[in-house]
Amino acid sequence: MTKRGPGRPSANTEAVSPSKILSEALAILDAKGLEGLTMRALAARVGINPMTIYHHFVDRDGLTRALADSVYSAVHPPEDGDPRARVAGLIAAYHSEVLKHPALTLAIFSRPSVFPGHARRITSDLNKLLEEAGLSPDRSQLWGHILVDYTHGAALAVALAGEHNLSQSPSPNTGDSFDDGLNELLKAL
Amino acid sequence: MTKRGPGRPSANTEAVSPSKILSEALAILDAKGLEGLTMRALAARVGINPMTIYHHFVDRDGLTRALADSVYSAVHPPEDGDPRARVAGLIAAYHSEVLKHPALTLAIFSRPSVFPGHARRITSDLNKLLEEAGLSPDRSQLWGHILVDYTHGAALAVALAGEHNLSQSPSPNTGDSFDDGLNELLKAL
DNA sequence: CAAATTATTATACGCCGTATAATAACGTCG
DNA sequence: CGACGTTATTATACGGCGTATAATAATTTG
Repeated sequence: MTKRGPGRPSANTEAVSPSKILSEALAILDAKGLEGLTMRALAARVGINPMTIYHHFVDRDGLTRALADSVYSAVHPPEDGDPRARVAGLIAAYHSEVLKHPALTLAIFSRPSVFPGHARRITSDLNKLLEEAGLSPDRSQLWGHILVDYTHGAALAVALAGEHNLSQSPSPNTGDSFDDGLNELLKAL
Repeated sequence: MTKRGPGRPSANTEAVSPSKILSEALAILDAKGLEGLTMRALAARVGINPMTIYHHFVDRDGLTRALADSVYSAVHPPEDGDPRARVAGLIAAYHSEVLKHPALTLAIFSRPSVFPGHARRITSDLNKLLEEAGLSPDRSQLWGHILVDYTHGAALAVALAGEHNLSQSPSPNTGDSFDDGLNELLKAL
């Protein structure tokens, strides 16, 4: 691989796509944690100049936002089932993505500008589902907050534990204890 | 104030105490958020050389740990009252400190090495209280996790909102909605 | 085919945390 | 009381970070 100077690449060489950058960024995040994901490290891994990333994303926060979008855009409530089961399904889907990428969770939570987007949508989905389940608007909002806050708190615990021992075997009970708590909450709902 | 060169300060000049450094650090955190708290900015505010901080704290994480300790060491369950009320009191005390220093919450949550200390103690206090309230050990642990995770999730929401608009008027409903959720959870307990 | 646009790289700036070393006052002990 | 080790501080410097600015070369457009 000969070194390339500055200038637009010729058309036959395949382009550096944003999605390639995102997937490599996620790989670094999963492997090395939040501190391992630097613009320079990402560029090196993709094989491009650090500044090229800025052509596709406004800045580091923009990159993280895009990363969060790409991961959480798949989180939706199941289409069938009784409303209560759909609530459980939505939270479970959300939590499942969190478990897959603990360091991404930490990145989202530690950067104020990254957080709101996906959390707002999921909260609003949840509120709608709770109303469909027969709760009053007030109680839907109350329980929406309870469930989302509980999920975020649990996610945080997982993310922090994960950062502490990257590349060690994951603690085997995180998923179960979350589900137990969620079931208990749904009973009270 | 004449500039001082290197060397130990004379005895009549009052010492730079760790607690002074901590209180100024907390002031910066409250005023400028997590990103405003740098070793250099803190040193400038205290009026000392950045490296002097390292005489009192091992590194930036150590400083943050000490900060968290100084704030959260006052969080304990009330000594009287029925066990359920003491649970509520402990969680409320914890949450109250969180509300006072949103950026500290964020600092704790984003640094894996800072988090565990105070959270573990509070969780263990909580578990004991729940057993005193008559719950089985299993259910005490389950509800301990639920309550702590809920509190952390809610704290996170406050912290992130606070970082977004530092020095603006705080959102007036954060405290109430937390208490509403907590009451609902305690009913189900 | 010239000019504008676009995708990339090169260089550099100002921060950051902190390692290392120098310095000056203090405490100890003969 | 003086030598000397200890302690609290400052000075300097290093490597890494995000990213502003500018140069460069291929493509697209008129």
